[in-house]
This record gives sequence, C-alpha cells and structure tokens, in this order.
Amino acid sequence: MPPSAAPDTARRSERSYRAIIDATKELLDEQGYVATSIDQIARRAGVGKQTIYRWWPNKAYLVLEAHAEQAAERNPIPDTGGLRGDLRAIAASFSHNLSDTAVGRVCVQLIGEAQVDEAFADAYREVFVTQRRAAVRELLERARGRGEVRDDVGVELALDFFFGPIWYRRLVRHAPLTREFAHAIADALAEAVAPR
Amino acid sequence: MPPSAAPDTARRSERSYRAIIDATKELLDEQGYVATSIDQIARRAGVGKQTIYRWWPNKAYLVLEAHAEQAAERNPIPDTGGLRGDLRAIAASFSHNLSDTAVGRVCVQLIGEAQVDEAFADAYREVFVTQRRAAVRELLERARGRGEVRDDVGVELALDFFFGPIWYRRLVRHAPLTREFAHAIADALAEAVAPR
Amino acid sequence: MPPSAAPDTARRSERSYRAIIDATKELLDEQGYVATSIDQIARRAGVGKQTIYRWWPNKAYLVLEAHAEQAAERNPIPDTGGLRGDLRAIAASFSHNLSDTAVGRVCVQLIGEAQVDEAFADAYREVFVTQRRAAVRELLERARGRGEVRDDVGVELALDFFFGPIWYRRLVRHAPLTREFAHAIADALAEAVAPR
Amino acid sequence: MPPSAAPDTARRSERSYRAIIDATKELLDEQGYVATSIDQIARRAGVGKQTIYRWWPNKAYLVLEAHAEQAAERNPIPDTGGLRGDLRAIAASFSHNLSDTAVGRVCVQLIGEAQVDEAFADAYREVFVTQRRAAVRELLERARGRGEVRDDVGVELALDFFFGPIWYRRLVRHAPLTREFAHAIADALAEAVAPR
DNA sequence: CTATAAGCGAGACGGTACGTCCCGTCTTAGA
DNA sequence: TCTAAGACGGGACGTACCGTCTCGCTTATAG
Repeated sequence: MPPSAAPDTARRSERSYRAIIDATKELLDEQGYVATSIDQIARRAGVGKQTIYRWWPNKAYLVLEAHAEQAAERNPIPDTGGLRGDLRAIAASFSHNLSDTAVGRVCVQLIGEAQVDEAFADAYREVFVTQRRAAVRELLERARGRGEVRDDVGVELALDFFFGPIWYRRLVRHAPLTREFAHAIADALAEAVAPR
Repeated sequence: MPPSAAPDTARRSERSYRAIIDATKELLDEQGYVATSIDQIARRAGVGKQTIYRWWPNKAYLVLEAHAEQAAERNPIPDTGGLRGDLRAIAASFSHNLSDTAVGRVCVQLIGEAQVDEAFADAYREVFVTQRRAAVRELLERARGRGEVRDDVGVELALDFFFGPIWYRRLVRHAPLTREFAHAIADALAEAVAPR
Repeated sequence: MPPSAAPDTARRSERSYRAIIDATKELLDEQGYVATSIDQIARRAGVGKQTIYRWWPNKAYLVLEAHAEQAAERNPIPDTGGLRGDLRAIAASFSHNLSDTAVGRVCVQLIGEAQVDEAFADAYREVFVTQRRAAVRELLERARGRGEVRDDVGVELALDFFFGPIWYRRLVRHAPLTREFAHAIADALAEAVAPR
Repeated sequence: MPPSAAPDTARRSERSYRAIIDATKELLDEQGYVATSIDQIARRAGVGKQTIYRWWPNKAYLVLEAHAEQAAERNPIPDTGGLRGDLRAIAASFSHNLSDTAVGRVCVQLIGEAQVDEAFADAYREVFVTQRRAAVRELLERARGRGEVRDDVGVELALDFFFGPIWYRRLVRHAPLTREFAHAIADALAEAVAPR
C-alpha cells in the first residue's frame, strides 16, 4: 500500500519504520483499535510522533499498513479439481481469517473509518477486498473454462454473492461464522452458477 | 428500543427527551456522526449534558435510538403475488433506505461502534437487522406455502444470501448499490430456492 | 444562628433537622469541608435536597450551624484571681479549641467562604468571634476594676492583640499553636496593659 | 516560586506562560477568584487547558504564582531612625497592601485553599508571609542594636504580635483595617519591647 | 373531621467547571 | 540533517455539584 502522500520513502529510517509497525501491532493486539493512541505507539516504538505523522496521515492508515502484509500474504488459490471444492476451500480460509485472526479483527475495527474517509476506504479495499475478489474471480473463470459456470452468469455479481454473506455475518454477528456456513455458501454458489 | 441501562424511564422529562432526540437528528444531518459531539447536542437541545448521560451511555446509543423509530417504520411487506416480485420490491426498498436516507447513513456510521461494544451490537441488530430479516423470512415462508421454495432450502441461509450482498456493497463500496443490483439479487435468490 | 431567610421554623420536621445536622457533622469529620457535598449530606440524612435548601442557603451556612452549638458551648469565663491567670486560661482553651477540635477545623475551613460572602461573614463572626471577644472583654473590664489595667488602654485593641496572634498562627501555620505560645500571648498582654 | 511539581520548566513556552499569567490577573481583577475558571483563563490566554494543567496543579497555584512577583516586590525596609517610626511605616504599608490592592484581595481569597492543601499552604506562606516577617525581623534586630529592644524579647513572638492583629482584622473583618489601627499596633509593639 | 396547605423523600433537570485524553502541529536539543 | 522528545492550541469526553424543579405522599393545622 502506498503511504498516501508522503516524502521520499527511500530516505525513511528502516529502524524506526519497523519499530512503529511492530509497536502498532502489539498495542492493537493488547488493547484493540480504539484504545490505542498515536502517543502510545510513538512511546512504545521509541519514536517521535512527528516520525509517525510524516509517513501516515492518521492512526487508521498506520494500522492498515501494519496489517497489510499479513492480509496480503497470498493464500494460494486452491485447486481441488472442481469449482465446489475450490470455493469451499477459499470460503473456509477467508472466513477463518476474518473471524479468528488479528488481521480479521483489525479489518472489522477499521470498517468504521472506511465509512467516513473516502480515501481510506480505497486503501482499505485494496488490502482487504480486491485481492480476495481477484482470487475468486480467477477461480470462477477457470471453472468456466471447464464448463462448470454458465455463460450468462455475471462474475461480479457472483463475487458479491460469495463474499457478501460472509462479511455480513462477520460484521452484524447475528449468527456465527462457522466452517459449515462457509461450505454452504460455496455449495450454493457452485450450484447456482452451474449449467442446468 | 429499551434505553439500555438507565433509571426509571417514567420520571424522564418528555420535553427534554424530544429535544435531545430532535437535536441529535438535526446535527447528524448537518455534520455527520463523527463531527457531532454530546456537548453540541446538549446545547442545541437546551439540556444539561448529564441529562443525556443519564439516559444513554454514549453518543452511539443516543444516535441509534434517535433513528430507531424511522428505521422501524415498518415498510409494508410487499405482496406482488410472486416470490420474485416480492423480493425485488423489498430488496430495492432496503437498498434504497441503506444508500439514500439519513437512517442508512447512520446505520453505516454506527457499524464501527458495533464492532467494539458487544451490547451496542445487540441494540444495533435489533434496529437495523432483525425486523428486516423477519419480513423477508415471512415472505419466504409464504412463498413456500405457494410452492415457490423447495423444502430443503435453509431459510436463514437464504436470508444471508439476500441481505449479505447488499450490506457488503454498502459497507465496502467496491461497486454502487443500484436498483438493478437489488433486482439481480432478488432474481438470483428466487431462482436458487425455486423447485427444479 | 437564625436560618437566614427561611419559612416558619416551627413547622420544620425535627427529625429531618437532626438527621441533616448529624450527617453534616459526620461527613465533615470523615472527609472535610470541600469533599462534602449537599447531595452526600442529603443521602446520608435520608432527606430530600430541597429540605436542606429550604432551611439553609448553601453548604457553608449549614456547616456553620451544625457546629454552632458546640462552638457556643460557653467555656466558663475563668476566675483565677489575677488577669494573667485568667488570660492564660482562656488563651490556652481557645487555641486548643481552634487547633485540636472538629469545631476548630470547621472554623478554618469556613474562613474562605467568609472572604467571599459578606452575609456569611456576619454569621461566621457571630459563631466564632463575638462570644469569645465578649468573654475576654468582660475579663479585662473586671481586671480594670481591680486596677490591673491602665485607664488609657483601648479594650478593642487589646482584644485584637490577644486573638490576632492565635488566629494568625492557626491560619498561616508558620509555627505550631502550642500551649506555651498561648501563655506567652497572655503574659505579654497582661504586662502591656498593666499600670507602670 | 517554583512551579510546584511540573516538567522541565526550560522547555516551557515563554509566550504562553506570559499569556496565562496575564489572563489570570485580568480575570481575577474583573470577576474575583471564585468566578474565574480555568476554561476562561485558557480561552482568554489563547491557550489549551492542558498547557495550564501541565504547569500548575490547579487554579489556586496558578493564581498564587500570577501574583507572586507583585507580592514579592520588595517594599523597601523603612529607616526612619527609630523603631516606632519604622514599625508604623511597615504596618501601614502592609495593611494597605492587604486591604486595598489586588494582591491583598488574592491573598485573602486563597486563604481557604491553604487550609485544605498543605503543599499549597507552604507556597502561600512563601509568597505572603515569609518575606514580610523577614523584613520586620531585620528591623527589630537593627533596633536591638540601637538599644530599643530588650534582650529578653522573643523576636518570633514579637512578629506574631505585629502581624497577627492585622491579619486577624483583615480576615475576620470585625473592624476596619485603618491606618490608625496599623499605627496603634506599631506603637504598642514598640513600647512593649522597649527597655523599661 | 375533613380539606387544604405545608413539608417531605426522591431525584430529574439546566447549567458550569472540572481534569483527562487525544489529535495533529510545532519547537528544540542532540546525535 | 534528521530524529526523540514532548510542548503546544484545540476540543470532546464523562463526572461532580450546584441550586431549582416536579412529583406523589404524609402530616398537621384551620375551618
């Protein structure tokens, strides 16, 4: 993720950068997003506040970047031989990440900021949304090649059908985000796109 | 919605209550959730801050309650004669509400707080989720009576498929939440639950 | 002390009155003047706040009245036969009361209010100053009758010389208010007013 | 006066410091101690509240420091050639300061706080008591050198006799603090310490 | 012997000030 | 020249009291 609008990133002190990122992750782990302040991060990192504000516009961007690499850690696109299996695998892994990892916690805690800051929303999508959609898109295209997806199926719509329910359960928490649920989503989608 | 955890609501001054709720809605409309402070609300309402804190634990609860009645304003459950039409109607109305009304704006601005305060999440669901789900659930059951829904279809899962993509688009904003999209969701769901 | 400007004292509930006075003294003893609030007193006394405000204009007046009777508890005017002894006795008793009793503590804690509220200052003097001065005045007049006081001595000035240093030490606390100090004051005054 | 208990005073903004001190004096002059709030001072000074709380623990300390320099403005020790004249001069000047100047008003309005906060009482004495006593002490010693003070006279006791009545009248206000009164105190003390 | 007014408890109310926290910017001393 | 340290202006927060008010209930006189 690009540091928004910042000075020459080459001149940046690697040492401070690491310290900031690490402190951010530690503090988020310990006390969550809202309870963590820039002052705390600077103190923990042994860094001046200015050094933080030089590279990130505010806490949200910093937290996002701190977790971006883990979030991006490319979960390999599965290849089980069939669409249903592939979707099951990726649905399960995605909902696990969203529910049970630090990255997932950060993802939902940042959703509020994304409602309020349009530029941040872009960066947020880049980290948490775009890549995952691309993976599933690829997977669907591959399946279409194998004749498992009807020609008249809109892929973007299919992606919304795939990710929507998972995000919905995670954010609204009206019901638990289980592996069974992930599989059910995958199964339903595979069937819905299949040729009759 | 019950006033969370508060003293005897019978002794509450109706006059102040109305003034607070109204001021809250006005200010949210004028400047959005984050820019609105409890001090401002109190001043606008001509009320002591303590009177607000007596009845609501914080801004989020107050804002939620201020919009609860509009949110609850029961959109009549449509009856077009067929499941597809019913779903289309309700999907369109729901995504319109979420996208283009003050209540919808509040709904997404409060989602962040719901990630952080479990009790608030409960209240939030009560206002923005439960009733809508109930409406669609009823609609699906009715359709099942007419033979438009297969017996093996899980209704809760169907509800997640219906609402998930709409919330997803609204919160993540990777694509616009159009009437066409709403109809596409409705159509896809109607078809997916239909007997083969 | 008259309750300033208040309704018919005859209709006052003796029970509540006692409870208020007692609660006031207890709380002052436990936590001092500033930390004690009218709300606390009302709660402790099992009394409505209005009942307090009906009879006293504010905390200072209430506290003053609560301690007035002890303050007034007429320390008998000593009669040792000589002026020096009489002054010693009264100086010692006065500085002891001021330093080491609950009434003394209240007396100094109320001095601030007396700087700010003129009417209160009057009441304050009535309780803590006037009677004591009268006692010493009487004592000096008696001594004058015995020829122990020169005719040209101004009695009011003598009283200021007598009480001034004691109040001064108590309020400024640059040095402890000991019995020796009290005696030294008495001795010096006795000598200063004595015929040459 | 040391800034009580505060961070490195060297890093303090001289500009803000002056603005705070000046605003404090202005507001005290305009509306008195109790009516003046920290918020007002901060606003008038164009300063954040935190900047005040960083350097002073509360209003009392700030007000004290704001007036410390005037209070300390060394009134030159008079030298009229005789003890009586010197004491008259200093008594008159002191009681004038206490009665008729802004510093005097502050002095009595802070006396309440000094009854309640021991550390503050120390600072208070430093500003309002210690120097004045030192001046009169010096004056008495000088007079002793000239043979105007008996050897067996305790100087500290004499100081209490000198200042006590003046403070007493000022704080209790049972009688006005006139120049005549000041002179009478001076005369009486001069005579009392004189050799027989 | 009622009725009617007062006092009463409880506590909500409009208001003010408090002292803390955090934001994002600015200043400074030293490496 | 950059950086840690942290002071700065600003402003929201949530709490504590103030003194007034409203509400039913109790009580004690006055008709």
